[in-house]
Amino acid sequence: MLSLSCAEPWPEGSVGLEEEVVTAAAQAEERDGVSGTDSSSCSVSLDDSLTSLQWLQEFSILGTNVPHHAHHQHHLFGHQQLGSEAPASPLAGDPASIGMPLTPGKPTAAAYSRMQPLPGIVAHGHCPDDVDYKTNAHIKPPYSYATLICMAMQASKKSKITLSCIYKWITDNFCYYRHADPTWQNSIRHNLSLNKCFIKVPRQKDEPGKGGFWKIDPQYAERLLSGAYKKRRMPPVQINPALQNRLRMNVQPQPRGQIGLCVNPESQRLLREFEEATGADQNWDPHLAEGTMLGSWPVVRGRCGLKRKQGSRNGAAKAPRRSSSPLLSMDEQKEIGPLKGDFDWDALLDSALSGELSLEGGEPLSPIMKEEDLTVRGTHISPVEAPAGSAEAERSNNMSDFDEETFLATAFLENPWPEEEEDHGRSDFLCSSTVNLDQLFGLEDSLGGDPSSRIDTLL
DNA sequence: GGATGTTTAACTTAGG
DNA sequence: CCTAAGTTAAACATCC
Repeated sequence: MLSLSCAEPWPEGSVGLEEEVVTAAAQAEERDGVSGTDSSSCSVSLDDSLTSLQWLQEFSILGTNVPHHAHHQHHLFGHQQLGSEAPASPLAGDPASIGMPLTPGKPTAAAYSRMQPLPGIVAHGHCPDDVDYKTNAHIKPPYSYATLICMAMQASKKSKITLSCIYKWITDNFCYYRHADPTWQNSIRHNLSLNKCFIKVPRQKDEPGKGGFWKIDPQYAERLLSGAYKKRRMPPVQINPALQNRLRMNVQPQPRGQIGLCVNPESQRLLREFEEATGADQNWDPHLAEGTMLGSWPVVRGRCGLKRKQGSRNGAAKAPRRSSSPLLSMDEQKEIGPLKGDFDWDALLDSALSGELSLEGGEPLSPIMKEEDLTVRGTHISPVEAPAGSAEAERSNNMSDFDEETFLATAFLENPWPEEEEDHGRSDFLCSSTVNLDQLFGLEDSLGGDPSSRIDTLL
């Protein structure tokens, strides 16, 4: 039996599919020859390694605390970008690109969240509220690669997304990765391949372009909801080595016998501000910091301070490979043009957290789902698809407490985004979807109240 | 040749 | 201490 904590908000969110999304997705399903029930997903074994969508839970947890801007009323994927006023590229305002790094942790418009982090999250160090990752190139976003991939997939509003689009979205929305060693892309690929939550959708022969597409395996949404609630760690804050190195360029020759760094005043100031902002100074007291916004930040450490046995793994010793961001061919750049620009993840999350919760409406998706009787927008959710004893099979046999939520989430992930012409319809990439992150993000704080009691109301 | 994709391995961290 | 999850690196294959 699962018990919901305040940091496990999925079920509420999962009920929040907007009708528009459902219908659009239903139409898309008809067009989309590829479904989550293809052979690759069917044959996958539901083992525990890298299969569960626990990371999606993390996603949802973070979603409640990700920095966000003012409470604009807009749909998730970007009514705000329908306009042409979108910046040409986030790079334009990228301070790191012009050698003037933002103060790490410096509060931005996104920083002063009106939401208080959930206590449990604070305790676990999930509170990136003070950082605008879109412009802060120094602090590694506290999202796992799988989460980032999922974000990109979500943001794309497509049911499938190319690797280059994932790269693009990440670099566009997380400044850190624009300047980070491009090996993170290797990690992305590694994640896509290894993480069974992601399904590769081969490109059709008549489809131009490189590589295939990727989508989320809906089976693992099931998995997520049927028992994969475990606490997850958050990575420590990591400073962009590339930018660190840039700072080191300013380090003055060290006089003999002098201990410590001698950096130019600007760098000193930046470092000092950063330490203040992150609590990453030697006097940082976790006990004192606990419960505060700053204290909720992970301490800077780890890769920066710990030795690794593999010598070349030392970021400081390793020559920084500046990402030249040659991520996309010209065609791809054009193809996903709207993807770049001012996609505002903060706003996206804000939207998920604001009043757009279809849960408010009371009955979002469930009636439809029930009507279809295990047929999700034309795709029958068959227990056969899941190995005996799997969560899927279990769901069929014994109605768990999360049956509905599970099913809804599965339904969503079955075809989370309206499938548009993948190769031709990207002009509206990220621009017109009303897909709601409710399915992925927790909404406790915006809904308030006791989660368990709300669950009861859902059942 | 570069991008993409797969696989293996080593490693860190957090939780049980 | 063990395990799971996640990260990073690297080797290799395939495809355009």
